[in-house]
Amino acid sequence: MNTGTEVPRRTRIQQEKRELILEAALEVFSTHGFRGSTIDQIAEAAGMSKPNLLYYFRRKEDIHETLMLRLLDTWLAPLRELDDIGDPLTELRSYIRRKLEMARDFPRESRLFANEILQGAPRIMPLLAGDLKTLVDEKATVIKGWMRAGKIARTDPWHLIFSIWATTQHYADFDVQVRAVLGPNRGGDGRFEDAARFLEQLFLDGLKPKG
Amino acid sequence: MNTGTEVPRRTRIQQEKRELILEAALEVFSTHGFRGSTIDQIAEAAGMSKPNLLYYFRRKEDIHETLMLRLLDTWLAPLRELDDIGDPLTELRSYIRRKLEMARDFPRESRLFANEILQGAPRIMPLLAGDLKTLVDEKATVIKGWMRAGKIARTDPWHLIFSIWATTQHYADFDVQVRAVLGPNRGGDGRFEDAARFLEQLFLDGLKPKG
DNA sequence: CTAACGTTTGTCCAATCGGTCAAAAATTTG
DNA sequence: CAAATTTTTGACCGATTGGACAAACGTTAG
Repeated sequence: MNTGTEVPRRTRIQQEKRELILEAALEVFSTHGFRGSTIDQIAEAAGMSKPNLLYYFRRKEDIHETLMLRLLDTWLAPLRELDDIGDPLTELRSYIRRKLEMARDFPRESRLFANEILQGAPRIMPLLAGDLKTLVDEKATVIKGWMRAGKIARTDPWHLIFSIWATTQHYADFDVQVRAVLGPNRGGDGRFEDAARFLEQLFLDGLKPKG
Repeated sequence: MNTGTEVPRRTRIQQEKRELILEAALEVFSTHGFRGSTIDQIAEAAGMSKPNLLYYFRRKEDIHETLMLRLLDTWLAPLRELDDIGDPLTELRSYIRRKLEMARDFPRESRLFANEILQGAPRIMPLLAGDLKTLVDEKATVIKGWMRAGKIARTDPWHLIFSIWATTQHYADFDVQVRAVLGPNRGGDGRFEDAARFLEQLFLDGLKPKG
């Protein structure tokens, strides 16, 4: 009798080892890109031999694909939570904050995604033009409603979302540059709080002086 | 008698072929990353055999290094032009516009740079912590002056620069995603004008409704 | 012409790559 | 316990990689 789970039946060891491999692969892929990473590197990072790794994932690409699919789901969670119920400005502010927290807490996921997009998204293009576009269009409609209601300034909802993605993910993807420019003092752990303060002000008030 | 140029003396053919190779390498490196690109690919894109390419650049890394150094110079030109003479808001607005134009006209350069930073900037780290930091610190001082004079709102100058970099380069580095989300209609050539309009509004007024 | 020099290429090499395979080792099952 | 199954590994393979090299080709100067 089938337990209800679909196609691949897995033992406890398989579950654990697969997680171990995915964790190691995330580390390697996110810093060297897909082609820049080798199975040996991932195997060593996971503490096992290459053939052993290939026992759990038969091809290098399978690891990457599993990683990408799992990532996309959690990566878009903050946007999915953007809801029509609360105060628009508060909703947007907390969306920005949550995205920035993800850049701080999951920089490897951000870099893995950035690597894929940079190279033309050869493996997830259908998802971008499909699920992602649908989700963004849906949220753009919500934002448009806020604009019509006079709750936020009239502007382009799609580019607004892009700008939130760009500014927050920048602190994960370009982290080395951010830290190099800020220097040892301001580039420490406090940089994310500084960024949060700045982004809040930018998105709410812009740069025009008060009055 | 020496003509005045430094160490490597070069013939006309060498000049031309080297440019040809660099152009081809920019195309290849920017879409596949350093490790993801092969000398054969670059040679083919440049219309010559691999040994012939290696006659002009002895190592793959030499091509990449030449490309990076040349890039950084032109890449930071807009920021260097940010000057204390004009009206602050106008200066910032034209800086944003110029950076966005560079993302539109030189997306490969942007992606090449992004690739390098994403992987930890192993080849240009000293430049980031050196020349780049110096330049940004200098401009941050200028911006601080504007704030003290009440010309623009008080905020963090470094993160302001980061946000301009992030939002503008996003349209080069994440171009596939931008076009996929905007769809065939709005993702056409007009997307950069839409982005320019949006960014101007964002950086000047933010999202708060007027009044 | 020929010698000298710059350019181009076919061939080759060692290293690394993703992936296979059979056999050993460990674990689970009865 | 022993049999069956799952897990692990050493050895190996063909393909691709960055790069070396000498020979061929082209051009120019005397």
